Amino acid sequence: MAGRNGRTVRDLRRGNRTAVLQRLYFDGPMSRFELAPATGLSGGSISNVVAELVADGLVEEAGTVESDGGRPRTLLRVAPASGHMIGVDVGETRVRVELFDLTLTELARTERPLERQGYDVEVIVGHIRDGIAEVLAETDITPERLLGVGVGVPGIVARTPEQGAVVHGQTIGWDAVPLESLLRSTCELPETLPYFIDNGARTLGHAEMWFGAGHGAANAVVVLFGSGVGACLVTQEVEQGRSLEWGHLTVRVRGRRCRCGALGCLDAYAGAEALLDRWREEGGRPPQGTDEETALTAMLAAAYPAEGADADPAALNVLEEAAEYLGAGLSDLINLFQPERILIGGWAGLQLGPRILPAVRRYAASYALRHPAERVSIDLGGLGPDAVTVGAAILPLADFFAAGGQRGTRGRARHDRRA
Amino acid sequence: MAGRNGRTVRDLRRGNRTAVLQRLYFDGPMSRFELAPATGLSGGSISNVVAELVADGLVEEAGTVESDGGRPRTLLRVAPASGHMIGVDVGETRVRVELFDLTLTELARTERPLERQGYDVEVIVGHIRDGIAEVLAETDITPERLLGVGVGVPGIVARTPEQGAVVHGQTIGWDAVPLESLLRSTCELPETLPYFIDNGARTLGHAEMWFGAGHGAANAVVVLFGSGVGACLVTQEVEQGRSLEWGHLTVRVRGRRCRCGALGCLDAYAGAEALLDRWREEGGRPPQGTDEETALTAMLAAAYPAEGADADPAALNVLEEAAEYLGAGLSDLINLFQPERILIGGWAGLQLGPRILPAVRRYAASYALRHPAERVSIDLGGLGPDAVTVGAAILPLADFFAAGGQRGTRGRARHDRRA
DNA sequence: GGTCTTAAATCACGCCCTAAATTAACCCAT
DNA sequence: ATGGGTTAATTTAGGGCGTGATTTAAGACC
Repeated sequence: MAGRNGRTVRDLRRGNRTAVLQRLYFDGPMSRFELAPATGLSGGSISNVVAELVADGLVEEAGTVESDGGRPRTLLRVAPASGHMIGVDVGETRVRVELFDLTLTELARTERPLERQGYDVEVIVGHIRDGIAEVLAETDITPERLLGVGVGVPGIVARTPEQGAVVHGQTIGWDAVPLESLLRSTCELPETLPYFIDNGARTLGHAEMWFGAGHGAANAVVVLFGSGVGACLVTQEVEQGRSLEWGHLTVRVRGRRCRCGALGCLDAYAGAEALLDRWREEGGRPPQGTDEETALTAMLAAAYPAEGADADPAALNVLEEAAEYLGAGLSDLINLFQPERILIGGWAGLQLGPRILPAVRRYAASYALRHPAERVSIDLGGLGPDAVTVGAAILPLADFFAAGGQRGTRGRARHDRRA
Repeated sequence: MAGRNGRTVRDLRRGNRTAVLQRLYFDGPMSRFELAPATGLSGGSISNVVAELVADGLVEEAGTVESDGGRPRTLLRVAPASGHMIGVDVGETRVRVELFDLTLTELARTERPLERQGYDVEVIVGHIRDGIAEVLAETDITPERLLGVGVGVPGIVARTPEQGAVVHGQTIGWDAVPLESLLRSTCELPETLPYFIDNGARTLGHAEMWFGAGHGAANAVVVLFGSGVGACLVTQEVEQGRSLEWGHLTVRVRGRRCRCGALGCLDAYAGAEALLDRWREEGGRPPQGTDEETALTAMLAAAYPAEGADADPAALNVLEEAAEYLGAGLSDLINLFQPERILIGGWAGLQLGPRILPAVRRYAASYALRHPAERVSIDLGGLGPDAVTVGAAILPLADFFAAGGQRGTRGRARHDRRA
């Protein structure tokens, strides 16, 4: 029950580099003078640490601030080009690869569609390899400049000492897929390059927390509402975040059969796939041969038609019921985690949100305990459906910061703390 | 998103004191020589740190070990009398106060029964004050020697800057009770004495983790199954533990009304109170005028009578169904947290456990996702129904260790990280 | 008693952070 | 333009810390 904490005086320096980098990153250009109270360090140490970071090329000057008598403060910022990250979103219908600079500015993106139910591992690994090669070629960035590759996937990600990240995606038929070692052997990238493979909801969560509607909160639950539903709990420290197999919480003992095999999972009532299934069962007729997104749009239009037209009672009923199930599912998270905010993202969530959010809020409040329910806000995410890649790219970046901006000395150990 | 990590070189020393203390505490008497690799420190530093701890009276020599040539190793241990803790269990039917020495050896205990439904705050605070005075008097220990008072309560514990710990116990009618400030003003203890108020399930969890069936696991979920049900997630670091309002997860949308007001909570199907209610509804006749514990024993006897007698089908049915709901409820925790172990404690759990555990395991496996379900074990706790006080006493002890064995410099901040 | 073995203490060294003292950079009034 | 006034950044003691090598302590064995 010990766990080494930072043994030598050198670790102090690493921690202080991290603190300076983070402050500079989030609170914009800043002078050394402001940095001191912000990080809790003395002016002397700030000078010292900043000099080191500038020498390393991680921090650069960014002009000075007007002074009315007295030496002007010189502003500092993290150098955007001192490192790059790749973010990959292995989604339900496509694999998207994006390349970012340190400030999470998108430099290139590429997307490869997946065939329906086409969760073939080989194909996806191929897509990722090709995608990475493409964005690197497009921007003329050498792999050596990369801080790492972040990948968001559906399902549970476990870590083994031998194979690294292993994906257990029960709903997509992935059983113990050693994605990390597959990527390592397939992509022609430097051997030391770290891969960060994590649940897609969790990467989305980081993105919302750093740049979206979660910014400023001490913690939040971010829901990825797409074909199925997932969620994650995020806090200000990236390492603390936890992905939650929310979709497979039991909301109705002996209820509907879920695609995971169990009875009464939330996923069987609330994901886009489940909604369309239920609509069909109730006599609804989604358009044939289109993708889920189009079908869901049609369902929404049927339930809430334009002025004058009649609403489809089946669609309306299914959506209303889904709101109740979502509310009940959220109440579980509210009771367990007492988050400040709940943010709903994912293409289906963003599409349905404006319609069903009030009902979801109502049901969540009625199913949850009063104290935590009073303190939580439930809203849509602020980043659009493409944020999973951003979140994936945050993983290597956060690790880079945690290492004090030193490449190579990575501690993946931090991430192994599940549960 | 920074958070200071340990700014000055002095924090290093504190961390190393913590490491040495913890190793010595858990891995028994140990020589300086063994301590070095165990803590990752050099021999020189061990000598140095140990000398300091001995000077502080926290560590003492404990004999030497035989040598076959060479200087014999002198063993060291944490001095049991260098500090004491009080653990309080505010339970459903009584308030229990116990006094422990540093090794969690019980020095004195006292118990005060509560009247049925008697959750009057004043009364309970009085019981705690009297109980503390009693155990201190009995052992002649002055309050100055206390490291702190730990209190396990039902419900959610929040922390406010002004009032300290505030308890929201919806099922016992406590709405924002500022228990910490009430205790501070009521008990005549030193002003600086820290109080650690936490959910009872969480304190039980720590006890199981340190001394019970959770020992050695990286993490575990501990269930407190009494009149109602609660749970907590515990890890090796005390600060990381989290209490979970498990009893109010929704396991059946639009299901039975729970005493918290919502529909379909697990608590409405699985706590001892709910079991007895349901038995009554199905025509069972629990003994009148007895306490819940006796009634539950009767129910169990009715469902599983001695050889030859006929089983009460109603009782049997209710218990069987409860096993399914418990299994489903556990599956939620399995999916969310992927714990290594689940331990069921609390008086009702320990009583019912031997009968229903196999069914609970079966249902949990069928409702949970395959990967985490394969990795979890579900067992009874190892500590008996009285462990809540032990766990409560662990809270000040863990804090003392985290502060490197220095009184006064407490950082309650660590505990404020909810969610 | 001398030698070997092993544990613990001591010491020189390099590093780190703080606080105080300097130096740098700029404004303004004379 | 020049010297005082201000404020920012750097430099300089001063005190701590952990490491790794070296010494000292303590016992066993011959």
